[in-house]
Amino acid sequence: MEMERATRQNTAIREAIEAAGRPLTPTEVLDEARRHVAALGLATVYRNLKALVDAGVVQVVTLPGEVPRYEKAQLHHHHHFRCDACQRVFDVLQCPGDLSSLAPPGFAVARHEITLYGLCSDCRPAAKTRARKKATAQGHDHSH
Amino acid sequence: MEMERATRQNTAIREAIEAAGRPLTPTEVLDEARRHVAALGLATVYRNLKALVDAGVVQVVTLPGEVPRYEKAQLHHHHHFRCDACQRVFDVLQCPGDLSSLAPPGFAVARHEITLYGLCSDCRPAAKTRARKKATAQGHDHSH
DNA sequence: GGCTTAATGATAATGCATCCTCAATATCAT
DNA sequence: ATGATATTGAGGATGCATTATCATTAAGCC
Repeated sequence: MEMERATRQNTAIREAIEAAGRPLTPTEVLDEARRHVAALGLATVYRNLKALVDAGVVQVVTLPGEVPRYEKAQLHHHHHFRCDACQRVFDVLQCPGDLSSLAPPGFAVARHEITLYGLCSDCRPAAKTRARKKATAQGHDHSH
Repeated sequence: MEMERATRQNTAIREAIEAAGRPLTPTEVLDEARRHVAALGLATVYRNLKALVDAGVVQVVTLPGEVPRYEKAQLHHHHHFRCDACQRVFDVLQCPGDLSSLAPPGFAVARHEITLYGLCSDCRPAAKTRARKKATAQGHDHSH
């Protein structure tokens, strides 16, 4: 169950995640990895994602009301930003630090999750010649 | 579609949410409301939750990887705390304020969500005579 | 107290993400 | 190259939350 053979799809999936530099949904992983292995199937993506998580190479990122995303395992504590326009999720390196004081008295805070929402740098310059760029970001990419 | 008749189940559901003082899952709402209307059905809970949200009386709270919860509509911006032991979610009145600075340069932050995790005041005093209290919180309540 | 009809409750049906099945394929030690 | 077997791919099967169906019940106006 731990992927003991190196396959083309195996590497395509791992590299898609590592190259993205941001958390990807299973479908996004599929789209990216298919650039290298066109016939890749979704089941294979799920199988490998699970194996990669078990192996500690990849970690899960869960945002409110969304499907789990996967990103290269990070050491450092960090948060995420979700673009309201292109729906992509990006890493946020900084963290406000200890938030224990926010909790009601008597509550013990062990950890926290912060999600920022807004427009990413690609989508912020509202309508420009970027209409195409946004479509690209959503998975209609035709480049190689 | 907007609940034009006042029914027993209607009020039982609304009062369950208002009395809770914290976000409840549809199932939690069902359990609570059944204290007043024993034969209440889950479908009725969903129907009324939708109507209450449309009416602006109740608002949805979505935490990472969890089913939507419902709480009395709040005016003020606030966050949530989820107990790792009893799984209940509580309101967190305070907020660290503007988190725009955390985002990568070029990103526009419009809003943010913070979720705290840990032990609530009921569950914090580890094993005590509270084993029963925790079970109660999870929906095995037999009281009236 | 009747009547009209919205609301309920039990259950079946949906929608969706994820997982399983199994024949076909590809990896890699030999 | 060959064989033993891990992996894949397509599509079906699952699990679960939410919604639709429809006969039955009950608001609330007369």
